[in-house]
Amino acid sequence: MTLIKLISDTLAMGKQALVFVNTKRGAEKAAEELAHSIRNVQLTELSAEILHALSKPTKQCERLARTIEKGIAFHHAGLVQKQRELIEDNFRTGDIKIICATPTLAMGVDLPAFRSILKDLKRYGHRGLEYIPVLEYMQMAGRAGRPKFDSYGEAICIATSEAQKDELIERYLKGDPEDIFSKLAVEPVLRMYVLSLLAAGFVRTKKQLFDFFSKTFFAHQFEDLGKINALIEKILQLLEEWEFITSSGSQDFTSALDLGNEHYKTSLMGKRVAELYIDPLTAHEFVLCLQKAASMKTTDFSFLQMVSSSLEMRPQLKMRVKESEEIQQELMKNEEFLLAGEPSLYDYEYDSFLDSIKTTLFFSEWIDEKDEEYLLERFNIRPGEIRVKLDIADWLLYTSEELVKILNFKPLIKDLSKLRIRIQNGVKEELIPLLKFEQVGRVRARILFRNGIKDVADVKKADFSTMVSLLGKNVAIIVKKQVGQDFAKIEVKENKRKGQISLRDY
DNA sequence: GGACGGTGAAACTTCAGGTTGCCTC
DNA sequence: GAAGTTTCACCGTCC
Repeated sequence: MTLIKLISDTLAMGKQALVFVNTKRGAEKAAEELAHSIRNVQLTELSAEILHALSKPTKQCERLARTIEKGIAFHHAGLVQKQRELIEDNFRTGDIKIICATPTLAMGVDLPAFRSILKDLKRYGHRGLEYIPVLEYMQMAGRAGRPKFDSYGEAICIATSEAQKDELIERYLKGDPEDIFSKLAVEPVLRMYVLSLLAAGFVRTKKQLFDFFSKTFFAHQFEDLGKINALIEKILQLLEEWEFITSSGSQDFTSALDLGNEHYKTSLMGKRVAELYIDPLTAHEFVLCLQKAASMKTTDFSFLQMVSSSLEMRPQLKMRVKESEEIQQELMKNEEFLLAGEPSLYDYEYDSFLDSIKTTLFFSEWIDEKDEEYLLERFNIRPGEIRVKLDIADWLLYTSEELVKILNFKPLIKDLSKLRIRIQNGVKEELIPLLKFEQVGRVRARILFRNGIKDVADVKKADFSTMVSLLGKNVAIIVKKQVGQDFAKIEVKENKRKGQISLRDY
């Protein structure tokens, strides 16, 4: 109620506002409630554009389109890039008046508004609902006030009770922001930097490494160089064990002066890992998996599971309680094809392992041509999140291909590159030949295939009029041109043949 | 007497985001 | 911790 009043007041002033909430669902709900109270706004065109951002709208697209029509948007990581851009651009032009958002909006984009309304100052964390850091509060509150249009801005926190009101004032209005901590100490990051520095030839000895890190913000902050050096030492040992680097020179220390002076060299593999920019631990685990793969029967599931188990893929899709049985079943079905090891049932890692299986299943369904709506329903993953996961999988599969080349496991290269194309496009293997064509993705390739046009030769043979009925005139011309047939100048009427499935019907 | 349906209380679930990785000419 | 969802006991109605 308070929120609606605040918003209608903002609108009456002819101003815009951002509303920050703590969950995606919350953002959608708030936007819907607000949209419900709006009368005389009708952004039909924009709404349609938002709705058709994907080849087939999902429930999320429909919800968004409905609120957008009223000039109200919700904004979170579940939206695809195009929708986010449309919202941001149209907020800047002033067509969209209100955005209800998760912290996405405060982090990246520069979108100032007259009012910044902070509806939730608590968020689910390790210990239940926790107050968000003061720094984050400042990020969100700082969105208020547009330098070009307003001489000031208003940031408004909504308290849930009188008692909370005082708490908010003390904590946020009067409070100091937290200290900033270096993230370098996190092992994956340190692993990558140590290897990179060596691979780039920036440093060659342990001593130089110690030196380098002693000049970082991390060292400045902790002051305890001994601790940092011990960490670096441990990482060097691992990198050597994994055969990414080798050390040479004074191994048996004849004098204390030699300590830290042995030279490190990066192996071919180590150099590539550094270039690929993945965590050396992931690379090492991939190497083990790929070695295993070279000597067993593998399926798509195998490689997708390998990729889904990596740190890079985190957070994985979370297994819901009621899915437990189903996931376990799928696991049993595919057990013989697993590449990444299965932890013991009592290991605390086991939950994460099941999550990785769910993630693997999600990828499997994607390359089985399931659409976004299905994936949303089945896996509770939204379109925007799908894109992010696919992008990471693509990169990791590319990395695997490169590792396989160095390992010289030639037969695996083909499997991996096929899988990669399928991940990029979300298609079954049979459509791969058609994807070579510009302007042909999963949807058009499937239409062609269903009508008996299955590869380059078929496209060459196919009637132009058939192609037009399937793909539309413009796309048909572009596709035909790619097999050396120029229909651009020939005037052709679009005559849809009976019984054939056209793009529009799909 | 039993099938069915409606109701509400209790129990159970779920919960933000993301940078740049690479290259195929 | 709070909002949303599912489960379940309980009751009344109808056949």
